[in-house]
Amino acid sequence: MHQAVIATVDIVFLTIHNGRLGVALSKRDKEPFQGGDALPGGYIHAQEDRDCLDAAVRILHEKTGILPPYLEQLQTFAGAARDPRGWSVSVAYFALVHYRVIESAHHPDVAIFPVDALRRLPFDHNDIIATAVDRIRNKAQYSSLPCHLAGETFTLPKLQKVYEACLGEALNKVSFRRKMQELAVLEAVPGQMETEGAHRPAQLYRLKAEFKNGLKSLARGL
Amino acid sequence: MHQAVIATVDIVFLTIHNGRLGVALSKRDKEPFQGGDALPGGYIHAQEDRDCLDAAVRILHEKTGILPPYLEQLQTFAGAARDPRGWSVSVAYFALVHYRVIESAHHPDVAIFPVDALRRLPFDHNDIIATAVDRIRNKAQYSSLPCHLAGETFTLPKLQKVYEACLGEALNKVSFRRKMQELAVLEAVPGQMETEGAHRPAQLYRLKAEFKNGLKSLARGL
DNA sequence: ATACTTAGTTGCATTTTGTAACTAATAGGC
DNA sequence: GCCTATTAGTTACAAAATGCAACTAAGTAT
Repeated sequence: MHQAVIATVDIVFLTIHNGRLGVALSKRDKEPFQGGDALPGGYIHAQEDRDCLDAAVRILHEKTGILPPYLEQLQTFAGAARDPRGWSVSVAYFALVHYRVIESAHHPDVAIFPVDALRRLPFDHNDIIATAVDRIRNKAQYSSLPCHLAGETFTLPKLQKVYEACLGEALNKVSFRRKMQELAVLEAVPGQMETEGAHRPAQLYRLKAEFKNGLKSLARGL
Repeated sequence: MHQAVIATVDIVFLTIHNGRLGVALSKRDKEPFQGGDALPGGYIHAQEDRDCLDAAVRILHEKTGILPPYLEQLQTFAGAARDPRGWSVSVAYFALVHYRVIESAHHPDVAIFPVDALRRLPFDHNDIIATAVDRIRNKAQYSSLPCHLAGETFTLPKLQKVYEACLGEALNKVSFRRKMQELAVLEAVPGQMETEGAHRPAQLYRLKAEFKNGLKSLARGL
């Protein structure tokens, strides 16, 4: 088949670190750019299904040891200029996870970098990351997407800080809570409060199960 | 290279026909599904660049004779079930054009079908079209995307009907005009009015040049 | 001239959004 | 125990955006 091409998956693995949106990069174990920080990526196997979700889950797990709670297709990048080995096509995904999940995996070759101060990365990875950041910033304006960055349970003030980190601007407390109310994706964890410091404790919330799109369904076969 | 895969492009070519959102399908000239109506599609050539835009422009031109005024990447579909020949990956695009452009190309193998009453199509083309329709319906709520369905010049009442066809619901005249005003993507064609019937003529508008994303830049090399 | 039809605007009621000021609940210092 | 500091969560109200009905405008047909 002369039309066959090299197809890869690259994953923009986003998290909130030190109050800023960050991307988890892994050290490349092969040439080109061996040893450089880059997006976790790999070849698509022709038996993997559900678009390239299966490949994305497998590759992210291989490179970081993490089964992502949230994974969504971003965009497909193709061209001759993106890889020194020649023309290639890459289906990019983005994953969202709470910082603690990356931390507790303590994979030696994975590190987090703030997305707004990235140095020049291999291939077209700066472009891919910029596209992912645009997407999440845009969706943060009207959707519950950033909730996946806040962990299993969280308080509303914590969640607001996550949204603020995504959007890069301060939000009004009342407006934010009204918006969350109307999105109707959260449920209070019964009785559970978070007490942290010398002040009124806050109610813990979690995503309702039907909005989780989680690890269980994504990770089948691993 | 055992990782090489078959990669294609499929294009959801949308237009407004008889006041409804329609998709232009072309008769397949090869097996499988020879003679059936399907999305215009074809193999990606490994020298084509700008993601798969070049391939999308070439393929749409081959199958319909049209250089699309507007083309945007939709999503990538992959899996074993979508093609009887086995696993494949397809980068889907959607194109928007005014009905007259398709009509005046009078390509014998191209026909327009309303998107909300499609019969079962080959491959996963029903899924791809549904995804495109979702995307345009969503973008019609806040963006100028449907303007590309309205032709070179159009009146505001005509444009409103295009938006209504996309969204599938009637819109308020004043609100619609306010929204268009604030999007600030239109300019009046100086002096030009459309007189059509026994009533007050309407002002003609067009997209400002910077929002066209047009044929000139897309069609290089054809 | 008058009636009819669609284009486009104006004024106002309704709804949504943003803000400040309030109350609530905790820990810690004295 | 009681006051203070601090953050959580609510309330009341002002400001802005949206939706609607009624208006004026400009043409053709009779």
